[in-house]
Amino acid sequence: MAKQVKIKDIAKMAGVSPGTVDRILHNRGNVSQASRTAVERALAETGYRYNIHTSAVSLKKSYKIVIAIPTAVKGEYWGSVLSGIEHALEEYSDITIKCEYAFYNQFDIFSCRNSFDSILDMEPSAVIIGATFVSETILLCSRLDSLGIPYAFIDSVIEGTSPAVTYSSDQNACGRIVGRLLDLFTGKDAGIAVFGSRRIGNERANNSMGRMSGMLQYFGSIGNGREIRESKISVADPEESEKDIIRFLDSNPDVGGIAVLNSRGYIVADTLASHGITGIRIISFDLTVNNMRCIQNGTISAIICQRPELQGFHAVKAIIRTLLYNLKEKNEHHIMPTDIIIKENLPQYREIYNE
Amino acid sequence: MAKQVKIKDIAKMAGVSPGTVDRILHNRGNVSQASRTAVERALAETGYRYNIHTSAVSLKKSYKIVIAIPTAVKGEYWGSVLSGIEHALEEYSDITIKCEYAFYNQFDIFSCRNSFDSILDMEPSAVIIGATFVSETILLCSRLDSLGIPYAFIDSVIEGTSPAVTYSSDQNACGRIVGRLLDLFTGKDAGIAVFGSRRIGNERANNSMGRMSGMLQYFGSIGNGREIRESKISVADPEESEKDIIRFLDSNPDVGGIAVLNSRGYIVADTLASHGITGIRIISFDLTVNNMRCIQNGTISAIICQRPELQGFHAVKAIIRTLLYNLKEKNEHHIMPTDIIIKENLPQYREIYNE
DNA sequence: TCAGTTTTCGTGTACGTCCACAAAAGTAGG
DNA sequence: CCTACTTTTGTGGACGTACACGAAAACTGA
Repeated sequence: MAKQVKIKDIAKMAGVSPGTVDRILHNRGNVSQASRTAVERALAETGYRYNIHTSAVSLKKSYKIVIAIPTAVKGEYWGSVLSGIEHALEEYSDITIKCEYAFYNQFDIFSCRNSFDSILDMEPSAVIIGATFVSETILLCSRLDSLGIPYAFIDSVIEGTSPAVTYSSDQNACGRIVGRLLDLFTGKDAGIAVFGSRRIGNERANNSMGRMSGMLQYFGSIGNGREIRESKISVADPEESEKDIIRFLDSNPDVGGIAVLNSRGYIVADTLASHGITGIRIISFDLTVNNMRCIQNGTISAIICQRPELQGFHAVKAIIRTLLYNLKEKNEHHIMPTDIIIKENLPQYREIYNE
Repeated sequence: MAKQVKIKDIAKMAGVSPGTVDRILHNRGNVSQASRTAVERALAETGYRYNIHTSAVSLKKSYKIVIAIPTAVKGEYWGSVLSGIEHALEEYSDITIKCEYAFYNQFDIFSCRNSFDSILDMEPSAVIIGATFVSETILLCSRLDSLGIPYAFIDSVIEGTSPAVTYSSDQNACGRIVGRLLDLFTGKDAGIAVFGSRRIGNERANNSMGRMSGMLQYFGSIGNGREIRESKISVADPEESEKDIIRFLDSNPDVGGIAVLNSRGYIVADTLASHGITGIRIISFDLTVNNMRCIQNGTISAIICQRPELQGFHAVKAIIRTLLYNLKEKNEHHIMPTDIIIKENLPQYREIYNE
């Protein structure tokens, strides 16, 4: 509880007026080098920090944050992200922050381009990006960079950009978690299957690949000679995927555990259930409504979840802090924890993730 | 982003002066019934809310929060709680909040009495209580109630009190989680052992009992005829506990999984390791340094953790909100999620829980 | 050196609330 | 109806920062 150092104090120490200190704090320019160094030393010595409250009181400017993420469906991944974003905005309801959305279809590159093109017209103070398409994102970021508009990444990292902050999760670790859990869940002689996405080229699939390598890495490292069999399931066509699954299991009868490296675990679970196949442990990703249902009825053993809610929440808070304090904290990268969810702790997480 | 309604607006609507509105908002009394009803209607109509910033700016009063919890050791349970508390206080560094601590020895009822007796002398604005001894806590709370001092519970609930807010976790669910995990981790024919605390009468032990009933409930519900064998381990005497453990396993050779319902899982793990016993899955509670070590080296399969950090964090934030907004949100009870931690997601959680 | 120009600096007001103090209204007793 | 007292109400200054505006200083070129 050190006593608050005020702008006046800094001004006195540096032998200038409060106005000059203010100019330096806000990079408003028109300050001589002499004053600047004097003030900056005083600032550093005292460890001055804005009083956020008085600052907010007199702040004239109102910020506009643009949220550029894939279309958010309640109960799905990006829906949770969005609910975290809205939650964070509520916390700052006492300062004027406008918020606009630039949703895009994560499976349609043209929709992404359209959406990203419109962002600059919105004149944002900051942008929060849930990236899917690499080169489109890089283009957007370089434009933002040249305008000095800070941006934050949620869920994924795009190389060749300089976000103020990134919130994502460690997909490789996710894969290793799945590996260990399946290893623990199944007998030594059971085979392990991995179902990935058929679709490639978008970010979710990249996530899926990171998970895959993590999982293979796990089974490689323990060296107990487990057979890992890969397969793809089609996202587009439910009937086709059902046939795929049954065909796969027919030709691999020893499989005791299945990892579904995207959020479609419920498709596999439902298929097994409808064919009366039991005794196979399934692990999948994301707390979607369908996956929750399967956790409830026991057809999915565990769900791996990466806190989309918190990612959105923290990204907004961080970007607002960047704006308020005029920070240049470049490329701060936060890895969200990976939650393991089973039937028994589902209710508690449900409260956090949804609503 | 509705336009801010100001005190002046309310005053105009109710036909009184801003001072009168302020008096009503802060229960400062000396207001006629007529003004009160007029103002309260205007308040309700507009849905007026403080502007927290300007409020904080002009607030003369400084709050003092007293933290009454068991002695916090860094890296242990209450140490994490404390670090969450300190973290929350940092977020409010712009308003003057003093903080005093009233630590007590959770195994010594006299130390608790001494500590609790000293709290009122500190003239707290609010108290945060980590309760261990029931009747002492009830006494403290009734005194606080009569003085109108709000208090929050962390970690446990004491019946017969009216806290402003409670942050705890669902011990029964924890027990069921342990049950399911051990069930998944071990073959059908393996026996399951439960190690509880020998010590009783304090809250941790109560937690331990809640976990026990949850675990038995799980195995009762699935009805696969698992043998559950209970034992106690002595906390006080390491050598004695080591002997206990070996003796127990000698007479129960079929045991394939052990649940340690307190934070002492590392004792069991170390004992097995030093006797060259492998193949037994151990699950324990709390991310202490010793337990983390055992997760790392593979002797403990999973740790159940109840976010002590977050409990402390949220309790402080909630109690400060109560003070700032003068709220009377009685008995709001938040259940923290229960995290399942294995070797692969340990690093991510470590970042959250410690530091 | 001096007028004109640009850069740098200081002053003063506004923000919405809290709260102290003074003013006004109400009450009771004579 | 007046005084003494209590209750109720209005007013104005303070909080620390942001920012506009105008003053002062520094620089420019002749």
